[in-house]
Amino acid sequence: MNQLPYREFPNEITQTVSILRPFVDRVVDRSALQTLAQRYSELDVDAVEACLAFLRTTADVQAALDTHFARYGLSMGKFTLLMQLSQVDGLTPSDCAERSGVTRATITGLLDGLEREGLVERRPCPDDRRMLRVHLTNVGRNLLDRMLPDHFCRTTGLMANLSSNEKTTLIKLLKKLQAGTPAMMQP
Amino acid sequence: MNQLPYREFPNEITQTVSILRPFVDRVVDRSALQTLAQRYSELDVDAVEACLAFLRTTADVQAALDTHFARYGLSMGKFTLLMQLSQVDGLTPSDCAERSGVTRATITGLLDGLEREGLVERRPCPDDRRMLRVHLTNVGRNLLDRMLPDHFCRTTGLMANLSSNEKTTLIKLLKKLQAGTPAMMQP
DNA sequence: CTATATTAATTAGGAAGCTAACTATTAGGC
DNA sequence: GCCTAATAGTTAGCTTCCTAATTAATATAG
Repeated sequence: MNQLPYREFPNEITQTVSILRPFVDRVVDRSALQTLAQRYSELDVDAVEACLAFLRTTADVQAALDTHFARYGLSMGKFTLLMQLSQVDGLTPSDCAERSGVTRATITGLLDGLEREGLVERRPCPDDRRMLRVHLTNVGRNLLDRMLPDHFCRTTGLMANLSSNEKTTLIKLLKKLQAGTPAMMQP
Repeated sequence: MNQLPYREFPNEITQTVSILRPFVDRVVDRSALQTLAQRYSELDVDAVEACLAFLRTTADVQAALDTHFARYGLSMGKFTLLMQLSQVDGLTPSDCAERSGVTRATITGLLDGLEREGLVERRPCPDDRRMLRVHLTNVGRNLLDRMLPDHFCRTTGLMANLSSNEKTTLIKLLKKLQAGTPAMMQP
């Protein structure tokens, strides 16, 4: 058994929060799927293949973004927070949670990290003492200024293999995929 | 500010490992993006929009899968492991790691959980005492048998809004997106 | 105007990832 | 044949997410 590339980027803080690579291309190839389909009449080979292709892309893009952000000592969550604050200064932690789609508990943790690193500041809110206002520090603002050109270049690069029409089509198809998620969640 | 649906599924073990919802549709609408684009010439609005659409779909599909698997007391990682073992009995933890695309340390943790729940068994390997062989128990096999019909139905449901041609197109476009990940990672 | 509701933030505890370091065991070189 | 390399699995410690419970402050109802 050959050596695995467990550390693709030695001596870098990659912190790749990779989602489990779906087992397509690894365990379940198309023929294995067809064998399974014989046992389970519910299995639609094309649907499963498309799903696995999506999950695999998801994992790869996540990993790529994680290594990108790690270069600047950030995670995607922290970056999102910094971007929010650069757009609207003085958001409350609850605002941040709502806009990010994560819980307030998670925001507490991310802000702890950002504050420890000096990128962000929590200030008391005089009119309602339950609340806080979160502000970018100059260090935080400078970090964004420094990284955004690279960030946007890389985003363009990520999409560079798709033509303008293809990007539009991709968005359309992703919306259709999104519309299927209730079927996965429903009781 | 209105009450947030922090618990969309009360009294259920949802354990939704949702990726941070990208801030599109929340903070940065198209006009905000265009404003940013004036400051950063590197920003390609279409590329960023496509990227955010993808990330948002990613988050929603992940959340849907997590709630689906949680119904059976599983995570996606644990399910993947069970499926691997149902295809090839007696894999070593290293095999599992390689096939899943996660580290061996992660596999140790997942196997601990699966073994605690009685779904899986670690047995010593006589010819090489460094290794272990992992086997499904009957409980594990039964769980899979019980859940797979539902699982495949829901997978079909997830993809139900895409025609056969659209699924093919989606896979093609996802491959092109995947081909862009090196641009995000490169030094 | 006090008792109860709600809201904001945090804390505690857990899961699933990661890296790095450690322990056994096996394999290979001289 | 021993000494060193490599390999397999685990452990320790970190991050980011979650839910549930706690604390403090405000709002509301009677």
